[in-house]
Amino acid sequence: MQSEQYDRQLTPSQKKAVSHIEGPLLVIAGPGSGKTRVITYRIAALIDSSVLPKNICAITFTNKAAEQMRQRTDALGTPTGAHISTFHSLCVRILRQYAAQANIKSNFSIYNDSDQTRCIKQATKDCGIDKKNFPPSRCLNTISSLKNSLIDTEPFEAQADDFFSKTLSKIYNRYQQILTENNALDFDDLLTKTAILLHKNKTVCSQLSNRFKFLLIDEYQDTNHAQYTIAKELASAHNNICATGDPDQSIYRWRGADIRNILDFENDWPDAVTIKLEENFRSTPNILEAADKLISKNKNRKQKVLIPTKPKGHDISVTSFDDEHEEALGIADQIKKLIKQKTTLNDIAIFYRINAQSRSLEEAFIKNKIPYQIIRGVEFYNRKEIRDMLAYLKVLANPADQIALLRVINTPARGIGKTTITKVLNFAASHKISLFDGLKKVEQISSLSKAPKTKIAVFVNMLEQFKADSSGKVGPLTERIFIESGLQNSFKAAGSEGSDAIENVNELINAIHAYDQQTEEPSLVDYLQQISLFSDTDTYDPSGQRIALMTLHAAKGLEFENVFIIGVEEGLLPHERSADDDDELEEERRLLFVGITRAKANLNITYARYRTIRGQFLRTIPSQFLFELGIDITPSDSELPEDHHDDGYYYDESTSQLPPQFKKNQLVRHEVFGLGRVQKYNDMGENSTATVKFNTGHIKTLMLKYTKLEKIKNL
DNA sequence: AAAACATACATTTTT
DNA sequence: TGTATGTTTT
Repeated sequence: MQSEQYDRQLTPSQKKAVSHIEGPLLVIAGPGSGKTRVITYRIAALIDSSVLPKNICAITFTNKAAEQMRQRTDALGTPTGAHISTFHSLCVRILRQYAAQANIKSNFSIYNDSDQTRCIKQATKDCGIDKKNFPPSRCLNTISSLKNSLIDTEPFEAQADDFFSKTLSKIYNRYQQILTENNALDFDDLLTKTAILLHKNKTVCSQLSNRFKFLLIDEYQDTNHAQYTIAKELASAHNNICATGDPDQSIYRWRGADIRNILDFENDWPDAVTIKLEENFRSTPNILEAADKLISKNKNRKQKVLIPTKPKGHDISVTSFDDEHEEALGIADQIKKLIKQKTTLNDIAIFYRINAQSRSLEEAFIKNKIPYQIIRGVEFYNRKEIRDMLAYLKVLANPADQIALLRVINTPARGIGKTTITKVLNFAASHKISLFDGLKKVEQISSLSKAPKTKIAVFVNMLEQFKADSSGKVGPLTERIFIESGLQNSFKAAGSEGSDAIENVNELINAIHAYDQQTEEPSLVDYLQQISLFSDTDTYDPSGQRIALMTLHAAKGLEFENVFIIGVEEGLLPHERSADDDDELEEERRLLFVGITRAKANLNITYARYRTIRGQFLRTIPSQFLFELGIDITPSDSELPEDHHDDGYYYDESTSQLPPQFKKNQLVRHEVFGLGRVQKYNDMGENSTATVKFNTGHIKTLMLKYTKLEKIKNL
């Protein structure tokens, strides 16, 4: 690429960011400011100034973003060879290369959520702890945040001084032990082990930071402490770190993302140059004005402006509906109108807070014959048949992977039942060998009769044969397993129910063939480690003529002409779990901000007055964010509820004045829920709400004009 | 050992 | 509400 070429295509500040080659650089860039463009051109500019591509490492937030960046740098005429990937993929690569130094085996399995849950349940059980007091999800969350803060088992054990921490420490220890026994790492381990390796092993650290002389990190606002450490270590030798991000778009706090990483960049790298990109090339001024109004309500924030460059467009629209079905049908109607106006379907996206909200949309779209695609986390890889197939591959790649082995040992049914497995497990435990080795020594297990022994021998023999065929390309092996394991036949026998499964496995096989062709040195271990980091979000096809449905989180980094954001109601957006924490509430606000700023031309916000939540038809409360956006949500008389008094809400016609105000901790009484304390009061004029924790344990957000809350004096 | 049934349980967002 | 696990039946 010639420098004149990007001269014409970049604004002055973008150009400045591109041409600042050496030393630490922070690019604070608002939405739609051409941030990705800057990184892409920067890679090209580095290569222009004769930096070798292999010395460049760019880190993106998703695989999808990495893929796009590769394509774009290629399009600029850049030779391929720059390492562009997510943090997790980079870590897999590093850990495999330096497995010995990291004290692991390079053929490790990567455990996902459900694998983790199994391990944590086992760990809790092994420690003799009641899972009712220490629920798996809670333990996993805590352990995850420990790992993200780089707190290993020993230091945690040392600092644990209360009952909860001490018990959790036991579980944490055993959990890590189980992972080691299975030769497995969880998602957090990938980051943690890499961070610790880089931090402790100066040889490895200097080798890698010499390999990656230029480090570029996108979406820096969403890095957690482990990722931060990795970045810092990798850049330690040369200081050539370029981070880009937008604190207002930080939406992954729950995953350990620490917004301070970006806010403190200038402290961490004292000679850092900071460039702000505040011009927005994506949205109309109308949309940006709304976005700014909303985000300004965040207190913990550096002031930033969004400068529109587009001409004035349509105002944002807010529509209310009776319930989620009406909402979906209403949107379908609007979309049909858009289609009549020659809008193409891939110019339309619908965002929601939680995946469950997609259901009513699907129904409405099927009814109206509108083509759509749902962008969801890991749908495909969560299918039973896919997980079964992958489990076979995992066992071959990593025989120590007991979870995978237990999954396939009797799938399809081959007469190796629970009692048999328990006997082998006991044998393996008493001889301190893995389950797989136990199966191999089945002849020595005296408690087993002849029939199960033979069945196990046949199974082991089958795996050994697969194993002999497991080097090089993965596709042929997968096909062989599908047939010879008996899985295909079991699906055929299941009739119409199994035909979907066969189709899905065929899709998997196709994907594996594609992997074989695209990869220089395809290998089973490599394929499995890559696939573990892949999600369906990465398969979104923007060229398809379909409407995109996704969560607000998945919308990050994308843009559409027409955006619908649905279910903007208290409890949903902001989500109820953020009600009692101001930081979390601010994150919810940022989430909506991200959604709003995806829209290029038309933004439609909707909410429903009633919504079915967990099977219950409940009156909703319009989101406080609507109020903050300056949107009048006063319902007209015809919209007021008449026959739904299900949740204790009612409308008192006599209260034409403003509802009473409350202070935090005010003791109150509610007709239905009884006594409670106000946790939070939201002054929204007529639409003010109070979040109350009742003695029943329920936490409710109540709209004060509908709900009679009696103030009780403290005794 | 598999299927049928019952009951508990959680239920945000994802690499 | 739906999933996921546990229990009973065949």
